[in-house]
Amino acid sequence: MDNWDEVRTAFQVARLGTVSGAAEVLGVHHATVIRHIDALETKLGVKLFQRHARGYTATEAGNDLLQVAQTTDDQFAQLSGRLKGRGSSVTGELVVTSLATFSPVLAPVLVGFREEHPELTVRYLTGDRLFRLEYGEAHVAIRAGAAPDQPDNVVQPFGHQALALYASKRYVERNGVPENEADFVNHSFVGHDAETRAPFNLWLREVVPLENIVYRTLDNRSMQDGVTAGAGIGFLPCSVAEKFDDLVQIEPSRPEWSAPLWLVTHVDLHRTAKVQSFLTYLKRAAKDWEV
Amino acid sequence: MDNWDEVRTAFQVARLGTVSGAAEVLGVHHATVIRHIDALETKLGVKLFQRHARGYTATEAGNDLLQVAQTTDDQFAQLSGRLKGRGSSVTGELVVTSLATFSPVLAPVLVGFREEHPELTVRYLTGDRLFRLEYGEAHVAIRAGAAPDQPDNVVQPFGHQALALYASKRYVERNGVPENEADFVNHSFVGHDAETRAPFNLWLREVVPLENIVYRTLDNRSMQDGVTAGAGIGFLPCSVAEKFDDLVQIEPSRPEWSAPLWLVTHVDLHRTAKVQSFLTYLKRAAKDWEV
DNA sequence: GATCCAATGTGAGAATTTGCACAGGATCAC
DNA sequence: GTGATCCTGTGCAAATTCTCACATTGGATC
Repeated sequence: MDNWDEVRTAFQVARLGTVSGAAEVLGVHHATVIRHIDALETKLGVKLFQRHARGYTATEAGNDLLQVAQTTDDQFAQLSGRLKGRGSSVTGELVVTSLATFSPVLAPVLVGFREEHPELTVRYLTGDRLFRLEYGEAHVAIRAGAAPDQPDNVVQPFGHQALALYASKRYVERNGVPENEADFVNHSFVGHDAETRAPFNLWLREVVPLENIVYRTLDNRSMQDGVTAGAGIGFLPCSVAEKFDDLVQIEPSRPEWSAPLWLVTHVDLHRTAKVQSFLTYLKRAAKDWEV
Repeated sequence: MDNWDEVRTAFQVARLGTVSGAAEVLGVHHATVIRHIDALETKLGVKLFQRHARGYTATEAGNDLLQVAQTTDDQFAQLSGRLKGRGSSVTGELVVTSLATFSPVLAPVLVGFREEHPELTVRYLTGDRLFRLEYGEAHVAIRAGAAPDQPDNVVQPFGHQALALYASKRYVERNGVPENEADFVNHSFVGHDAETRAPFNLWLREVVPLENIVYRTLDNRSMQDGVTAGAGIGFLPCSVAEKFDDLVQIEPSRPEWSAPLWLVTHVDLHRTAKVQSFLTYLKRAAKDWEV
């Protein structure tokens, strides 16, 4: 049974009772139908039909095939409907990935988008490793830093995330606020432990003596936790810091601190209504947290 | 969704994750697989797979198709097994048709055959009209009289059914037994009302005056009922008459009375194990009721 | 980091499939 | 019974599909 088209042909013949009728429904010549039936019967070693002048009537075997193929036909029709609809509707899953840093600002966006499309299930992936669009692990990725140049990816600039220096009120109460950059040597800082190429990190390493960076973490999220806990002065996205009453802005944001953001989708999914719809929504929402 | 082979191709790609693997399983060139996928995606307007260097990974839509096609594949495999088995095994239905006359002698044969093949369902069709093998109404037919010459039918001689003249004991007690053919004018007979070409009927019309045929029916079965009820002397198959203690044989069977019997099968079904098996069984059993 | 390997993708020829035209029956209606 | 119609079946030409060969591109491994 290695030729499903022949099964489909036999199905129509069994359903309609004539080769001509089946040929018309299938949109092929009736000679083709006859050949399909003959081939199928030969392969199976069973007569599916009895030939007579009025057409073909299914044998027991033919009726058995009719039953099975009927359900197959129904299921394929349903499948086709689902798939065609899926192309132009916003349903199913939407898988988004980004660095964990963006979780606080992205979560409201995702929630808002899902509310506009109740049939949608949102999966938001953050983790140690980079989730790869090429393997279909996500539909949309938000990446920071140098422009990704993966071949099959569609990359769009996504502005810059405004960053500023913050400290907790508790830290300020105990250590005051640095008057200028020269005063940084008298303060404690929270920074990356690894030598990342993030602009704000390069700036920090240049301006602040290494020994003043007293609290170092491997990821941005833990860095935020360090700042809010009062470990020292550190970089936070403004849009994140706004959510915490306990934080004091030490320095306002500067363009040179922020790394460019990129919106990345796989070329195969970029055109789909679901992804396009989300990208539009995302860009609109993102206007609020630009530099 | 008018090309089930493409669905099958997509199914294998979704299952195996690579075009090459699917091509090997399907026994076609990988270029063919790629074309099938492209065609299917174009027709559906949905990306089923994400292409990358390691192969194809199914999208949501592809996974949906995978689920549906998997069940289809399973069902087709089961169907194929059933159909192939049906060709060489004796299962399912066996549909036999004959004149109602043969019911008493055929019933034991059918029952015996079914006991040898418990998975078999026997349908025995007798009725006013002739059931037609061409339309698949029956697998095997037992016909009497002239050799059938339908084109697509396989006809085998099936001997002769021994016929003899019988009367009920009650009739004999009241009217005695005719001493010779000349004495027939003093007796009552049961015969066909219609002018059938059956040999025994022709003989009866010739030998017995029409007015002595006092009980006339349209079918053989009713004729038998007439004889057993004591309406007169009439023809019965010996094998049938033996089952009735109440009957007395007036004249022993003669070859010229019996019409030839024919075993008829449709050419499409003749070769099947089921039909062949039944024909063998039937011929063996029939040796008992020959002339 | 160079190399090997295993994938996908594409153009041209070959092979299979398909379509067409016509023949042959069988049934139905009148 | 006779014409009309509908169905199956088959030889031959056309068209589509498939195969083959080669290019290309990432990924893995040493």
